[in-house]
Amino acid sequence: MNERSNPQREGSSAEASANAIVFIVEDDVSMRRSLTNLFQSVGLDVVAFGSAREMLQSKLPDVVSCLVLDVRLPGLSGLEFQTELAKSNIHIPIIFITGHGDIPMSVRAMKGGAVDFLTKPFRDQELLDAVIAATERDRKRREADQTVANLKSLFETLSPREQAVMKLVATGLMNKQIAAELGLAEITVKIYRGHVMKKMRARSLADLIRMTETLGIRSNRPEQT
Amino acid sequence: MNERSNPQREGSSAEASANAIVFIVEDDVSMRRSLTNLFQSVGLDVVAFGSAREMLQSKLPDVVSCLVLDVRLPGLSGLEFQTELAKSNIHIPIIFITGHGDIPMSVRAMKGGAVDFLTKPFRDQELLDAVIAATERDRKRREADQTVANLKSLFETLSPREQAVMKLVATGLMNKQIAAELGLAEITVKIYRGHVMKKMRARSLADLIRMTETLGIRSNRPEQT
DNA sequence: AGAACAACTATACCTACGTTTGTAATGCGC
DNA sequence: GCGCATTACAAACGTAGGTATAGTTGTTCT
Repeated sequence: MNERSNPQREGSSAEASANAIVFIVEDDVSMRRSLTNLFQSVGLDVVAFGSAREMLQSKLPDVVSCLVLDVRLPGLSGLEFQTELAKSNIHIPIIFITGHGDIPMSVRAMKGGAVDFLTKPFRDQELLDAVIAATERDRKRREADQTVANLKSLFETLSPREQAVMKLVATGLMNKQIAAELGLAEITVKIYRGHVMKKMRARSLADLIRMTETLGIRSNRPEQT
Repeated sequence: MNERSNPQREGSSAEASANAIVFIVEDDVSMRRSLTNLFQSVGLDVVAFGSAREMLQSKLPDVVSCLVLDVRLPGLSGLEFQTELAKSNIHIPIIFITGHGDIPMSVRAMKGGAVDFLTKPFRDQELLDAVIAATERDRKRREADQTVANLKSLFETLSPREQAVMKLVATGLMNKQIAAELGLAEITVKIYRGHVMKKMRARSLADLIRMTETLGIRSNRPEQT
């Protein structure tokens, strides 16, 4: 029951989101088809499902995307699905649509991080605006995640001792203090520190410190900030 | 039309929010009174108003607080008030309550950063939970703001030249590069750099770098991170 | 005019950082 | 057993960072 778009795109206001995929989970066939057409008409790729289960079973491609989700669904409800996705660490931005919603539902959805919550009938442009906002959010999140992942993989190329030295460097200790802390000679710390700089591709200490910040690396801080 | 509580507090589940003020903007007198009683009964201080204008005209004390706001109000509506507060850079967390709300209202409120959006009738505990969440959010925001403000005031004790040196140190340049950049002798940079460390109360370079991060100080970065 | 302060530099000296070269023990996988 | 990564240290050397002392110039306040 998937309607995969042909990967054509026709520009228009969705240009910034070109290559983005819009997932649709909507049990009503005619609604699903009209949503699909709407998104394809502005050059977005579409993958549509009839239920939450179907989407969970399919393998989600790792590209910028968002999810247009009906609240009322057979099986798992839209709100339950949102919770499930969060539990599974799937952070796709969600736009809810519904014909029979109420305020507590919309509040729960928004508290859960939804981008928008639209009630039928809505104007096409409203939904498109929400989708553009959602894909933009996803793009930014992916960018940030990528940065952290890159740093993390660099960090993991460090030997345990090198990682330990990096942590203590990040807290602002001098080489001799690090040596004392780890029961090493100062010269050894210097050498490991050099390895850290090379392997982390840090051009300066300032650079390295910022890396530890984005990695969330800090030991017992003898600093205040 | 203000009902100020006596500063008694009776513990209970609101203990973590002791000393917090709950602002109420609600035109219905009996509702306002019952809300006031509810919050006072758990030891919260209360300041109540009958309209948005009244609250805007009063001087808001600089303490942890939140706002319980009726959506339907004479004059400025609750949602408009939320927008106004944001424009005025007043970041008090808002809990909306309403008897005649709809989904678009609640979505707009939540998009605007509201903590919750409750429909009458609601259980007392629901509102209290929301108030506790809201004051906690305010406490954290204030804490973060305070940190930045402290650093900013330290930074402003630096002479223009010292500030410039600090910026370039933060980007990871060596003293001689900084000197070239600013048209100074290296020795001068060293001395200003020493001043920077003392005046900013930084115990190490790592410490100083982190300060520049929370201050958002960076020049043209010849670094990547 | 004189005091006070900022910006700026020089000489001298010391400490901290970093790299190179070389040595050596340990443990792991094939 | 052989190769390899890891851990560890030493000697030697060069660079970078940091401070103290002392002095110049210019502005501003009184």
